[in-house]
Amino acid sequence: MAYPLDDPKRGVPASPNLPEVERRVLDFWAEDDTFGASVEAREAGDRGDNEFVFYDGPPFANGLPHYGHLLTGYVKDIVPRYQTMRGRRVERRFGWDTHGMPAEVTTEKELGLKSKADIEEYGVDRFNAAAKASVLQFTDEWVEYVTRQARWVDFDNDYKTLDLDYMESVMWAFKTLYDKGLIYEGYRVLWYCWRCETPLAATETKMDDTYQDRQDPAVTVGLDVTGDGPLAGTKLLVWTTTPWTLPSNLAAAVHPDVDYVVVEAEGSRYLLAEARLAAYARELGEQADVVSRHKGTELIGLTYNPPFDFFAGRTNAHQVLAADYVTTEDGTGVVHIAPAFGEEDKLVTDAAGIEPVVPVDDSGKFTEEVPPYAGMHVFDANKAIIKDLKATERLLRHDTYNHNYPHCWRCGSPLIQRALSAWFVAVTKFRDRMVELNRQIDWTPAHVRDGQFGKWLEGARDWNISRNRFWGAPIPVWVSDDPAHPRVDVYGSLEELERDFGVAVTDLHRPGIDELTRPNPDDPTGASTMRRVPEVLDCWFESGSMPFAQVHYPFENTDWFEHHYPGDFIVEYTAQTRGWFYTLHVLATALFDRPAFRTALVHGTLLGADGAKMSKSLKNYPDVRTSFEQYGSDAMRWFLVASPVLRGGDMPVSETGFRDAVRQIVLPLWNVWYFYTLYAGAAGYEATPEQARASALASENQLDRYLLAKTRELVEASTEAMDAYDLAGATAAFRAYLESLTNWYVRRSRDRFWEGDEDGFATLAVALKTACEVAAPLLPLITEDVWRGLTGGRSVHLADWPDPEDLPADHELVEAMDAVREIASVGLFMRKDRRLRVRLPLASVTVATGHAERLAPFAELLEDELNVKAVEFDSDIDAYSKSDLKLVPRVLGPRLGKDVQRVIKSVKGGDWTVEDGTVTAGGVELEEGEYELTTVAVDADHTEALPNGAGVLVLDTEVTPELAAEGAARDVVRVVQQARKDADLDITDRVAVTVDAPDEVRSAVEAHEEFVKGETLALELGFGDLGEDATAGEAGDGQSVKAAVRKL
RNA sequence: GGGCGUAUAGCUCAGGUGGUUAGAGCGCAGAGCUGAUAACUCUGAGGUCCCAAGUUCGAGUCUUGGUACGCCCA
Repeated sequence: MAYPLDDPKRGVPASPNLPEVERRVLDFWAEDDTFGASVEAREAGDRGDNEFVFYDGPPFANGLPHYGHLLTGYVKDIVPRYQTMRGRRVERRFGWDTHGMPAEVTTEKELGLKSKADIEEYGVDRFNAAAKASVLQFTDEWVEYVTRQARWVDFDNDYKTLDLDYMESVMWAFKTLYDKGLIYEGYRVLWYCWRCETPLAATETKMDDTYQDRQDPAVTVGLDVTGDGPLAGTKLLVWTTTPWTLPSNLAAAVHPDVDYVVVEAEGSRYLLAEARLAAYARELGEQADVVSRHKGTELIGLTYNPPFDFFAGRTNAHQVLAADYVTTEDGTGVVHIAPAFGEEDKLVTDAAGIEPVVPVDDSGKFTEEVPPYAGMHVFDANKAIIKDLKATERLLRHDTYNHNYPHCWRCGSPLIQRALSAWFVAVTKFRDRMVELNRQIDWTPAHVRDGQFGKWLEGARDWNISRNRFWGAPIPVWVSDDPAHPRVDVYGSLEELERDFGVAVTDLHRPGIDELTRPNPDDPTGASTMRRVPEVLDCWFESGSMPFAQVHYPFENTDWFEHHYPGDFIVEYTAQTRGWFYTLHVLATALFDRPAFRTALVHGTLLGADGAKMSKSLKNYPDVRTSFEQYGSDAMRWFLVASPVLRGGDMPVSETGFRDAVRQIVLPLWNVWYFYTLYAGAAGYEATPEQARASALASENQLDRYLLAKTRELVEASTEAMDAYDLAGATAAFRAYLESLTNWYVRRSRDRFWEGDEDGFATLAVALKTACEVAAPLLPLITEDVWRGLTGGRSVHLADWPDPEDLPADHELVEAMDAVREIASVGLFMRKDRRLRVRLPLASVTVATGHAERLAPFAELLEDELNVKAVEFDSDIDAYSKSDLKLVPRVLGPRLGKDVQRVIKSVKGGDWTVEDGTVTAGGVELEEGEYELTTVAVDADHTEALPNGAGVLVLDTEVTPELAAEGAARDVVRVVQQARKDADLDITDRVAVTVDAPDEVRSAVEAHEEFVKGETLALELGFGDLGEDATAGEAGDGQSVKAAVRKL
């Protein structure tokens, strides 16, 4: 193996087509199975203790990937690549989330079905078959995208939540929780989608897009107080934005501590909270006539006539109850209670012994219990109900209310709350343990642990895991169909099913599973039958089961699972704190009493280029495929990962971002490589990586040593950042390094490379190789191409992460070089300021600095950079400067206290002296450390101060005729070089040059003929008149020059 | 209404434990340099560090109270 192994025939183009380079690498990986090799190359270790366990959250592939998926995918790729290079074995299995409402809704649309009844009529078996096909239809395209983004993940050995093994593990989890007493069936009020005809989990109402603004009618209704008390006949004012719940009214609630008033208006008396009186000025008058005042507690137990008669006379109903959740923010301070349609309502009525009534069917339509509205959808019934209230003179006010209202996360219908029977995980029973175990998890950003996630855990409620649907894992519960002979069987394995039902089960999906029935063993008559309950599981229960279900635990791989749980790392976006992060944590706590993962990275949301949410219809973001083809995957990866989105913030995705990544990162890296091949190739330089390293370490060149030390610092910084999962920090370190590499080392080393300096080639090779290794996780494609070309090795991703100890530590040199760059900066500024162009050589520059000795080795470098004949160092700063006093308030402040401000002012006003080494300012003697004496240039014409009081720079600005002539000659060289370029010559072509210039310039060129010829590879140099075609330029004091070249 | 987060240049963001003259990249303008670069170098314009009060000798930084935006909960 030898540098450079890049095939000369292929060439390393100066301006590569990056997507083409990427495709070449992807093709190589596919052919070579580099991914497989990268996993296999690392030992699992004893009981997997050398494994890095990564959990891939299963995406739901019912559409194509967007930037959010890509971002998560990039992180899911970067961390494992890094860990692999660090020597860990990182298995990566892709997973597919396949069950649940998203699949069903899509399938309904595809089949043109509109309701559950339609599905049943169509046939559950056919429907589920269609759902299965639908959910897998995008998998090919997902594979294509994920592959194109250079994400290494095993698709062949993937898992799907619809696999029999996976479903059996989920069934085991259900049974285990049931046996632990953590699952129960309950009658509760839940958010309910009347279109999908199923309740939703709290989680599902908290996903993106569920809360949307909605305008609803708001009615204020008067309810007549009954009985013979002093308030009899008073109208109790209640307010609601769901008039359709009024027929089901069973109570009213007040807050015990709120002050209520009875007011009289237009002959009627009304009761409401005093704080709400002003809001009803229109109906009750500006200065309402207050008849009496009552604390909430005094009102409790009052009875009233319900707004409708349907449920009049029910036990304990239609009385005033106390409820702490009543507010006086809006409404009347008296709350209408319909227990079947409000979670809090039901808690209050349960306590008062009031049975709920549910006159609404599964599809959201009124039942025969309320005849006038029977068959009407509840939202449609609002209008009729309001009209009837008006007719019975119960309606005080009717207006509208805009609020944020939850909608079904998949079909978009507005949800309602409705009481129904459902299965729950008793999360509240182990909530405290969840909070404790959360403390063992490292979150990035850190505030998520106690903030968004921690708070959500503290407020966790029992989790509704049943869906009255079709496509999902069945709830494995069989119950007797005769209440006279009750029996409940819960199953946790296929074997148990086979034992009881006598058939081998090969598919757990409905409807097959529902056909498993058997006589009730507890029924001596033999008439009753055990039948499965109709519900399927919430698909979040399944994705939360992923760590064990993907390996069919506990039926297989029990030992493996024991040593791969918790996982080391997961990453998702913030909304998953109520989604996947949460369900993983719930099941981990309940089943295993440990966290499911050790480190979680939570990223923010990607926005469209305009800063608004990405929107397909608005097309406010660049097309994914186009971006791949235009900028490449590495640029996209860099842009996304370097951004604040990984710290939890939101970030717009724009083409500009990708383009900047190409320009600032990918191309500069490529160009270093191009530069290397160009010159090492031209010089015929060859060395093995080991030889190169040996030469590089032996190089005495300051720039080489600097670059190696700098490279070591890059390795150290990158390692630290990657270990902390600070991917943005790693990109920042690399970016800064790249800047030093390209804009200082390479730029300053051009002449050496031109001359074929082998130490330089060796050093650049070592630096480039190391840089590729460090950047390999962040730019996997481009670094692969460069690294392979450079080393002839198989893959950078099979390489070990570089060891900083292999490179020399020399922070002093790095600092000295930084000082040299400062000096160069100041020098160039002085040239600009004095209008002395850089191409014009000057006699000398003197650097007066305390670090003269340390900087002396860089004299030649500075001569070159500043184009001066001599750089001299002088440690006698005073000869060129005077002192300036700078206070250190951090030290001085504590001693002087208030007086420090006066001293500061004095110093600014020049009131300070130095005598015998004692500094006095504003009459105060300063002590060591309370001040710094810095330098200011004395001779402003020729001198500038270096930053931070490091010294001064003195420039000899005298332009002698000799210097002017040399400058003019260099100007001509520049014009000739441009002419070479215009003629499209190779850098090594020898030429004959003709120059057309005024006499003054001509004699300058003649005086420096050898120099001009050498610089331009001219074997012949002549003068003469040139036409329009010649390359034109300026030389010397703005004189026109033309040049032409002829290849020899 | 409560919680979490954010607020610094036109844009995207840095700015341990308070220290007086607030930085970077991009963008913009000017100049320089260039046979690796889609570049680079130097310079410039551009700031009420969201507002207010407080603590302090001193606040972008700490405290309190607001405001705005985002997310979450109710």
